[in-house]
Order: sequence, then C-alpha cells, then structure tokens
Amino acid sequence: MKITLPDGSVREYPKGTTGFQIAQSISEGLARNVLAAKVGNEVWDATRPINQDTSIQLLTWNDTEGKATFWHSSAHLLAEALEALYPGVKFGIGPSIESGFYYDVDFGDREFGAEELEKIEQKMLELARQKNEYSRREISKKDALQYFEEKGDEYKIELLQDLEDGNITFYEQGAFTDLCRGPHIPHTGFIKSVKLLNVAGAYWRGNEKNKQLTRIYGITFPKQKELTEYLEMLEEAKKRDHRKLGKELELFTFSEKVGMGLPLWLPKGTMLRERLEQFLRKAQAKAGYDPVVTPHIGHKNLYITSGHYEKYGADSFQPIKTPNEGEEFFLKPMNCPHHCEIYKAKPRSYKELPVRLAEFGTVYRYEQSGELHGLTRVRGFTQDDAHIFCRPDQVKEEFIKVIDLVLHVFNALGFDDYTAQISLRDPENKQKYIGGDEAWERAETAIIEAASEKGLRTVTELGEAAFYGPKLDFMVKDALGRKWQLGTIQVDYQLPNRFELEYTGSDNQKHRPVMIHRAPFGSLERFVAVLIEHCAGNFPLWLSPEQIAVLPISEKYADYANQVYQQLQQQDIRGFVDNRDEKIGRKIRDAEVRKVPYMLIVGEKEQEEGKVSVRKHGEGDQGSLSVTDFAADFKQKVEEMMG
RNA sequence: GCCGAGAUAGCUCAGGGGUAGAGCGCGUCCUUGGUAAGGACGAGGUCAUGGGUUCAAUUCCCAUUCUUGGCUCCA
Repeated sequence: MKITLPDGSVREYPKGTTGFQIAQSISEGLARNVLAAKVGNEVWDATRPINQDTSIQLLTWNDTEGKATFWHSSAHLLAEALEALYPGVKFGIGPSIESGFYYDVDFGDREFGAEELEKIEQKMLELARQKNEYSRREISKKDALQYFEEKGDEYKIELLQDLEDGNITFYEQGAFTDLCRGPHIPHTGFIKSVKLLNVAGAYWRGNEKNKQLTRIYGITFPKQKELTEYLEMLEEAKKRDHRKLGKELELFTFSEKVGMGLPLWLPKGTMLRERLEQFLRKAQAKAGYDPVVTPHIGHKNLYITSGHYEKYGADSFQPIKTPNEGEEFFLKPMNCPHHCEIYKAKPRSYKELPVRLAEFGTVYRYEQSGELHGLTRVRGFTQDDAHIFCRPDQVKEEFIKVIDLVLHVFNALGFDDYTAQISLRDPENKQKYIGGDEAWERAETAIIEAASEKGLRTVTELGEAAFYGPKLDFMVKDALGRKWQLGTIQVDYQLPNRFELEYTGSDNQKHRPVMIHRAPFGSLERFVAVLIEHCAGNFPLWLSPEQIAVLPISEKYADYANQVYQQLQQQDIRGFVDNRDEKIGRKIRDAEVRKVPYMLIVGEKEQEEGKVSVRKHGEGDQGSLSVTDFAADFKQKVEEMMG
C-alpha cells in the first residue's frame, strides 16, 4: 500500500503496517517519541495496523493532537490507579482538556479528600513504570453491556446505550478496561511525571438534576522537567492574577454595597483605562469612525425590534418602569440597537456609506452569580464598540480594515501571538439562529475571505456563531502562553432587517445596508485584566498610571524635586514626588514595588547641575541627564510605542 | 443558578466557648540620608450580617450576603 507522508513523499509499505513501524522506518528517534498517528483525518493508535493507501502524520508531544492523546491515556491511567486503590468506584467520563485531563468518578458513600491525591499520583507512577500497553479491541454492544453490568458501572452503561453496535471499542491497559473510542499512546511508560491538580464536583453529563460526581483534574508529562516548569508557570500565574495586582496597584475594587460584578475604577485604574480609550479614539478617528453617545437604558420596544427581548428578556436584568405610564426600559445589554436608530436618524445615500459609529458604551448583562470573576466576567462593562453600516459590496473591504485596526491595537500593547477564530453556525441546528440561509452564507464567505486575505492564522468553529451572524474572534496568547479571547468582529445581516435600515442606491432604489459589529478590546474591563496578567502589572510606559517618581535624597531637595516634577507634568508626564521622611533606599524600594517605570533621584549634585539621576524599574541606575533631555527621551519613547 | 471551600485591623494572615494577635501599611517624634525596607512610640477590629444553642458565641449550629474552586451559561 502507498503511504503519503506530510512532506508529500509517498512510500510503499506492506498491508497491516502500523504508524509505529512507519516511524521506525524513518528514524529510531521518531519511533521512540511517536504517541499516535494521524491516518487520513483520524487520529489512530500508533500500534493500529493500516490496511489501505492513505496519508499519515506521526504525532509526538509537539503536536496538539499528540498531547491530547497523551493526556487522554493519562486519564485512563488515573482510572486504573483509582480502581486499584478504591475497589468498586464507578467511572463517568475521562477526557483530555486544554491542559491535562480529568476523570469523573463516583466514590459511592466514601468521602474523598484532596489529601488523597498524592497517594494516587504515586500509584499512577508505579503503574506507568510497568509500561503496560494500551490495547484496543472491538466489542459487540451486547458484550460491552454485559461487562459493565457485571462491573456495576451504570454510567458506562448509559454511555453505551447511545452508541451504535459495531462501532464500539474497549481499551485495556494493565488491569483496567474502559469503554473508549481512543486513540491511545502505545504504553504507560511514556508518562514520566504526574500531578493531580484539584478535585471539584461535576454533574453527570453536566446536568444539575443528575448525581454529582467527583472530578479529579490532573496533568502529566513525558519528562519530569516539563512538569516542574508547568508548576512554576502556575505559580507565576498566581502572582500575576489581575485581582491581586488590581488591588496592590490600586487599579480597581469591588464593593458589596454597590453589588457583585460591578467594578469600581480607582484613580490609577481610570488613568490606564482612559489612556487605552484615548489611544483607540485616535486610531479610529484616522480610520474614519464617528464617535457617538447613547444612553444607558433603552425602551423595551427597542429590544423587541432587535430580537434581544425574545431571546434574553427573561434572563436579563428586569425592566425599569416609569411610575406614571408604566413604560418599561431595559439597561442596555449592547449598543447596536441604539446605533441603528442613529443610522435611521436621516435618510442615507450610498455615497456616504460606510457609516462607522463608535462609542465606548457601558452595557449591563445579568451573569449568573457563580460565573463572576474579577474583571474578566462582570455585570457592567464598557465595550469599545462600533458599528459599521455599509453596502454589501463593501463588507469584505471593511472587514479587512477592521482586522488592520485590531492588529494595530495588539501591536501597540505587546500581544504578538494571536490566532483568529472564525465562528460559523452549527449546520445541524439552524433554528438556533435568526435569518435566512443565503444571508448567512454570504456573511460567512466574507469573513473567511477577509481572514485569508490578511493571512491570519485561523481556526474554524462550527456552532460558535452569535445568533444573528458569524464572527471572527481574536485569541491572544499572553506572556505565560495562556489563551484569551479579546477582539471580536461580527457580520450582521439581521439587525438591519429588523430595524428596516435603508440607503438609496445609485439606481435611486432603497437598499439594505450590512452591519459589522466590532470591538478590538472586547471590553475595557476584560482587556485591562488580560493586560495586567500579560505584563505582570509592568505596563508599557505610555499606559503606566504613574510613569515617573521623583525621589529627593532628603528634605533639603524637596523644592527642587517639586520643580522637576512640575516641569515634567507640564509635558504630560505623569507621576508623583515622594517627599516622605524616608531614606532614599526606602523610596526606591517602594517605587520599585509600585512598578513605576522611571525613578528620578535628586540630591545635591542634581540640584546644582539641573539634572536628574535616572533609575529604571527592574534595571537600576541609568546615570544622570538634564531634565529637558530626560523629558525629550521620554516623549520619544512613548511616541514610538504608540505607533 | 447548582455543589464544595472561605469571610478576624486598610492589606496579608495566625488564633480560639470566657468580648483578640503578628507582619506590612497608617500617625507622631527622632533621624537628613546617594540607588530595593533607619529607629522609637502610638492609633486602628460589633472577629461579614441575622437568628439559634449556651451562664457565656468572634469561636458551635442554621440562614443570608459576598469572595473563591468547579459545573451550567455567556447578546
């Protein structure tokens, strides 16, 4: 049979050759590391015989699918250890996740505590050292049911009910057998380090009416070193937690009295936010956006027209009623309906399109109480929203312009690793969405084409679209390699219909514009949270709430320090003078802890020469400069950063 | 919303049936200093809120609120 390798070369192998054997024929090193094989479009066990012409890609730890296989096999290893330690436990599901894996377990009446995890880790490592093979076998539904009935595992029986006979496989390693589609790594010996991270409750099949199982999360690696690095990364993430830094750097706070999920921005956080706004306002002005302002509430009819009332009315904050007329108003959950009405404020000609209306609009959404989290999930937040109303023939071009704007933002803020997620509708479940097939297809095509023309790295997700249209979301990777969803661009053919938006074409006929929703930051709150964690609170100079600290050596130089500060302040450089009765070492330490980018130390020498001694955060003494030179350098740096 | 954990000084946290402690911060004084913590003294708490058990509750029990780890959800 003919096997096509990823480099396009074709090799001849006898029927029944396995991925592992193919790896061996290429190199011993590859064979040692191969975890699974992508055969055609399916991931297979490396040990599964291949019987026909196909393409193959050998998967190792460096491939996402290789890792997923590794972790999925680790979940089985966890189950094997659990079964050995706690005979009679029952198993739900045990998949791999983005980082690691989990297994849902029913311990029956036994109490399970987190302190038992270490014991399980040891057992897993012991079993891993046995290098037990993961062996696959096909089984009839009847035999499979019989197996789990004898074992008394009702969860697996329930899973089996939904499976088709003839398509059922078991995997076995050591003493443990599981219902599993696979694939798996060749043997447990690949798993060299194990960490069980935490235990949480999870309902069987995610339904709160079902029994709650114990979910054990874990992660494994083929090398001990990688586990150590991973645990260090988790520690670092804890240190960078925006909730912790937000408090320490006095950026924002929450108040029980104000209400959960409603952030209060402190002066320094507000400074940061306003800088971000200012930056985007400027970029948008250049890109032809018109700023608008709309109120925080809107009449119920507005949302009946938009379709949001029908979709979210019952699940959102309840309406505010006028005392006399009993009219109902909703806190605005998005800005688009208001913007549609601005579009409608006058008749539009094709000549003035695209109309781009931008607003930093604060919106309110009822989020379930259990879902609130710092600034990343709140009930009131400000979107850097804009709506572009354009002709159908302008969609792609406008879309491309928005992509450029988003990339400009990412670039200025140091997010250089991103992918674009294209979210299309679920073709199996069309009734979830409003609007006709044709409009959807046109919108989806425009997005796909724009993304490919900009050369974006993309992934496509079916069923992730908004209910009114497909979208493109930007996922950035932060300094710790964690993924965050930030900017979003959405094409919408539905709202213009619902609001009966029109423009007069060159043919003197009425036409319907297309709407593009877009928000490069997404929400200021979420963006600031991600930014804090990305830069660990060490903001880019142009954003830093306190850019400089003027530190007099002693009280004698307080006047000079104030004078220096005023001189810099007049040139839009922000900061403070530390006139406390403390030694210079102390003032430096405090400014370092506050993450102030530049410390300007002034004493006798500096006063005499009209200079400042410059110390950079995290780097130390930079020598001295005249105040004017420092200001000029500083401003030049800021300008470079803002592009 | 559901399950688990938590709430003690401005912050981080210890404690425990007999009305409370540390470090940091804050204030006053001494000190006037050269690149990551000078010293002394002092002020600060209805121990989240409401009930219950008890001679006595901050401590034990229940409820509520908020925070937190998950689950579900996310225009």
